Amino acid sequence: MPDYPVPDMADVDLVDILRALADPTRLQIVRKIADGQPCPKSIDVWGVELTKATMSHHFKILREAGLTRTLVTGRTHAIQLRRDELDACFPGLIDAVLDAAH
Amino acid sequence: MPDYPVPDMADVDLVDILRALADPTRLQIVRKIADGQPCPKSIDVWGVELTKATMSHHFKILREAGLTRTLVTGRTHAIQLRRDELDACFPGLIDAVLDAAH
DNA sequence: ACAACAGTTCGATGCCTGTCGAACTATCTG
DNA sequence: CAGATAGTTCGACAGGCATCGAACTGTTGT
Repeated sequence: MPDYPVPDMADVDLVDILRALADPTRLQIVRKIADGQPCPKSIDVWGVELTKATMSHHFKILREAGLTRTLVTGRTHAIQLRRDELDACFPGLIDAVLDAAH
Repeated sequence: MPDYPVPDMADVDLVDILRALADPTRLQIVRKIADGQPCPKSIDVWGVELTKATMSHHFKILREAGLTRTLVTGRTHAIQLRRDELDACFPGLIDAVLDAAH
């Protein structure tokens, strides 16, 4: 089984965070996991009409940017927003993005 | 002289804002104009080693995304962060981006 | 063991974007 | 008017990125 490394939050770059968020699909994903609870990666959950391959690509970008972590249980994966760490390192950023109306 | 239209803040899209901020050069520009004061576009001010053409391109993206406005006086231009409007429409976002350490 | 299932990875494709030099517009100054 | 100055626009180029189908890895269940 492959493992899913997350960057140390101290090494996370703001530009990478912003680039990861600057995509409609990924922003929608982040909105869905805003509460910090693990959410299964199953496609039908996200309300997006994209291939598994494409979704996997977006999940990878979110994780490598430092926004999420991946929890593996058996053959199902869940992603989780690294809420506390992000709030500590980028105070107010996630809240501001999530609170934005449009 | 060409004029420099700014989008109505109500029409501004968060994704466009984030995409505009998700570039090292543009982020540095925004940091430089964080106080909301007009700042001349003269290249040597920004501490970036880029052509006038490239800087002009970045200024355009910032303006079209809704982040800045352009003030023309004679043959010199200044850009200004649309601080109040942005804070009203995306509360905390600019602050969070500017306060981020890395 | 075998088939179904959940995701990832790979290669290809087309689009978008950052960068530049060169040509252009407009303003100021001698 | 002529030259200098501030900035934009255009065309080109290279690299990046979102997307997909197909092949692959690992897991569950029969």
